[in-house]
Amino acid sequence: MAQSDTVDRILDAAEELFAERGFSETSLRMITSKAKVNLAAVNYHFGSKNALIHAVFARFLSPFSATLETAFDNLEERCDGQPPTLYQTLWALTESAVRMPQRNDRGISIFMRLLGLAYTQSQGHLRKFLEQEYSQPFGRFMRLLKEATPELSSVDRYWRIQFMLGATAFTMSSSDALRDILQNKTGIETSVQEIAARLVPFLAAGMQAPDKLLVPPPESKVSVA
Amino acid sequence: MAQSDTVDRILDAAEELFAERGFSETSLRMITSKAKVNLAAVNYHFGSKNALIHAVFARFLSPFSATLETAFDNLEERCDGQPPTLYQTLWALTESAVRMPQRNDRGISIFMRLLGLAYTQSQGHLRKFLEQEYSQPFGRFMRLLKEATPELSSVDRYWRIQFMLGATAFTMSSSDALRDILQNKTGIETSVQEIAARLVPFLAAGMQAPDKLLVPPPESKVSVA
DNA sequence: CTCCGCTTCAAACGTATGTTTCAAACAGAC
DNA sequence: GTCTGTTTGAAACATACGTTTGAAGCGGAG
Repeated sequence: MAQSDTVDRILDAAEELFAERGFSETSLRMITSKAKVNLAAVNYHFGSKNALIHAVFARFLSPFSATLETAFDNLEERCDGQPPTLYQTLWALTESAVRMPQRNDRGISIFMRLLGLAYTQSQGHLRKFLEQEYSQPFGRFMRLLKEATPELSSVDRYWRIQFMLGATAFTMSSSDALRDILQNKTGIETSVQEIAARLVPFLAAGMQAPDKLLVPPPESKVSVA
Repeated sequence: MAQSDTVDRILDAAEELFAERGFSETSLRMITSKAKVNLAAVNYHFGSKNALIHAVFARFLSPFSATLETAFDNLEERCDGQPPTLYQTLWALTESAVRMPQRNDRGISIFMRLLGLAYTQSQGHLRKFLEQEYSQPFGRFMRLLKEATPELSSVDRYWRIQFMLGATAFTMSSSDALRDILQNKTGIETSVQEIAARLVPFLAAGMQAPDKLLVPPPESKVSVA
């Protein structure tokens, strides 16, 4: 075992446990016993628990970041000059996420769940790490969104982007649980790809909704469609 | 201090700390030192940390639950017989949340943030507690949503409700931070009411979006409006 | 005043955590 | 085979946690 697969075994176990239990709720002892390595191995190879968390994210986020950049490249090339539509931009993002080569079949779920946790759990060190490592693709995505929705004021766009992020992060961070609930209620199996296929139209429609109301709807029933 | 305000001081401190740091990341010692009470007071008055978490939720969820029920009562009465529209239903919910009497000006943010955390952090005991204590208003809201969107399949509706919950919980849970960012960038002040006024059209539009796509959009640019 | 139930307090308990230590095991170069 | 740098191993470390203990303090009733 040349460059010692200990590192990978730790990353695999950590990834899985973090995804299903969160960061604070996952101890190094859980990780090392699942990975069947010695407890001290984590601190030897990574330095600290926080550094391990960063390594887990870097392992899947770096390839994803690269995939995303080329997806955006292709998209902009196909549109030569014209800015891509909102729908195309959102789709390029989800496609890149869904098409990522996975280590196993739960790969995408874990990927999504970790992203959701990163956004949700207010681990300061993690947010800082992600911001300074992956600001470029994020900034590019924001620029594409802006060009795809020129009709929105920047304030409207700002809030609606937050709404999109929220819907996505939240859904994906509990996608496993939500799929299980649906499975129990209706017997229907759902893939992450299908969730994404449902999410994109929802986001695009919300993003392009008519202007915000400044007053509550009147007493009488009003149609909104 | 008749019935000892210790209980309330603990609840106030716990509420605030839970909202800004999460449950596992908030220790009883942080809470008791912020509340300026003895460490043992928590276990004396509440029994355990988990019971304290439940009490924090019960304190704001029970009045909210009542407010919401009457809001739904009024709405259904006004519509006599006809099911309320999606827009009206969503508005009744946000109105109830926004109009709740608050202990202080950050009340709504804390309220939303806690709901978001409850949804996100996989604290099994909390989910169980909320389900068996507040299933009625939740179920009623779901029923109203169902009647307001008869054109949706139940599976579509299920997922879109999750998307709505995500956008709402996420945005509201970080509404403080998001408002500050916008304030710094543009100098614009934003009230929670305004955020809600922007959120409702977004949600309604997403909820009523055209069907999910089962295939990626074609190479050529497609319009989505 | 004395008593009694309720509340507070300082201290300790047992357990779990992240991290460190240092000796043993190992692998490849000479 | 021997040496050398790297990796593993069992054990301990210091710290933080939730919880428990038992004594002290308190306020109203008799």
